[in-house]
Order: sequence, then C-alpha cells, then structure tokens
Amino acid sequence: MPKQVPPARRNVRGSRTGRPIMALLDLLGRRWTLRIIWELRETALTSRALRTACDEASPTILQTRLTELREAGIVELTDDGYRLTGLGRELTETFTPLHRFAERWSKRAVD
Amino acid sequence: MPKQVPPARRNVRGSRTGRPIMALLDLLGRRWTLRIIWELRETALTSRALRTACDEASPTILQTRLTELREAGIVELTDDGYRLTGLGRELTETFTPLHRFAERWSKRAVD
DNA sequence: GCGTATCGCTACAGTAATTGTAGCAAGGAC
DNA sequence: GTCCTTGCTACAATTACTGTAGCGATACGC
Repeated sequence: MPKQVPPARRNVRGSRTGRPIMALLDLLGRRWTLRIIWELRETALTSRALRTACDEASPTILQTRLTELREAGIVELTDDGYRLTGLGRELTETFTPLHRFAERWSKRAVD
Repeated sequence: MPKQVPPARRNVRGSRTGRPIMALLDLLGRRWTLRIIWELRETALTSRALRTACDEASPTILQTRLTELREAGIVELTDDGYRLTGLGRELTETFTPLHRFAERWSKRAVD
C-alpha cells in the first residue's frame, strides 16, 4: 500500500543513462535523504528519534525516504531502530570532508 | 552575459540550528543541485548545454538552482558559461569517492 | 482484564516545489 | 535585414512535500 519506490537499478529520475552515479545523485538529491544519512552517521535512531533529529520533519516523507534507503541497502531497521548498513557507513565516509567543507563554505556564504 | 543579480535568499530550509552542515545538506538536497555540480565538475557549460547534460530538465528549475548555487559561491557565470568556483571545486573533491562508492553500490543494489 | 506508554507506519487534505512548453530580449555572424 | 545562440522568464499542469491525526502491534505495570 505504500507506494513502493523503485530499486536503484530501475528507471530513476534523472538517470536515463543507467550510470550508477546518476542513480545515486538522484537518490541523495531527494528531500531529507542527505539529512537522514547524516543523523544516522554515528548512532542508530528510532523513527521518532530520527524525526526529532530532523526538525520534526513530516513522518510521511521520512518514512518514504527510509523505505528508499532500505531498498538501496544503505539503511536497515534493527531492534535498536534505524541504522546505517556497511554500505551506508561507506557512504558517510564521504561526508566527513563534506563537513569540513561546510565550515569553510559558511564563512564565505554568509556575507 | 550575466544580466542581473538575483534577490538574496538567506533562509535555508531545514536549518534552524544555523549549523553550516545543515544549510549545506539542505542546499545539496534540492532537486538537480547535485547533478548540476556533477556535470560542471570538469568543464564549464552554457545554460543550454547544461540542460542537455541534465536530461533536458526544466529550465525553470535549473535556473533556480543555478541562482542558488551562484549565491552560495559554488558556481559562477563566465563568458564560457557556468562553471565551478574555487569553492565549488573543493566541493567536487568530495564527489570523487562518491563516484567510486556508486560503483560498489550499484553492484549491491541489483540484488 | 484494564490503562498507558512506545514502536513503525499510514491517511488525508492543504501547500509548496517541480515540470513542460513556450517565449522574451540581447548579442554576434552573415 | 535574417538567423543563430545566449541567459532567463511566464504560466498552467503535475508532482512532491507538509502537518495533523491516528492506526495496529507490542510491552509495560496494575
């Protein structure tokens, strides 16, 4: 009944080439996706704790994103709540430089 | 060729904490933003060439995203078209591991 | 049994974001 | 002049998202 989101391989918006990077950029470019991964980067969170961490984002869209991320093998649901899979943890490693970039960037973007 | 300076827009969705990483995740999490940065990663592109590269995405939204990215100091408009700024190039450095991740990820997403 | 929590998850209507098509004005080449 | 191309915009249609409420299941103490 939830609208099942296509697995990463199928037709992904903005990815008619089938190149994995396009599918990934599309997945990560959906609202709250990056934020969810970020919030799960060091700890598992229950769906409600995750919602709190995400500024009380709508549960509808969080659930949708979590379903997509689970299908993508980036997030899994355990007894401790949602947490990153091994793949997901690999992905967050690319976030660390992103964090440092954000600091440099903010000093310039504020002006 | 640049014609006008767009109105400033400072409020970033999903960033009530003021932490730069949140503002950045929000900016990058808008549709086509990641893709645009990706397409500009090694070459400058005119607005139309960029549109072609982005699977003929709507010029409305591309223009919106380009304006945001210019205000963020990540993209600039030159005589050669749009291209990444120094900051933007720093950002794409975090994309290289992302590319490699996408390859590994695709092999798993097939399941 | 009760009431009261929590969990993951969904319904639904209202609102905001995005799409698709068309077209503008300005500049350069012929 | 006519053709191109450039960056950019208008506008309605469609889709994505938000906000609030609430479901069924599970687990507590009573």
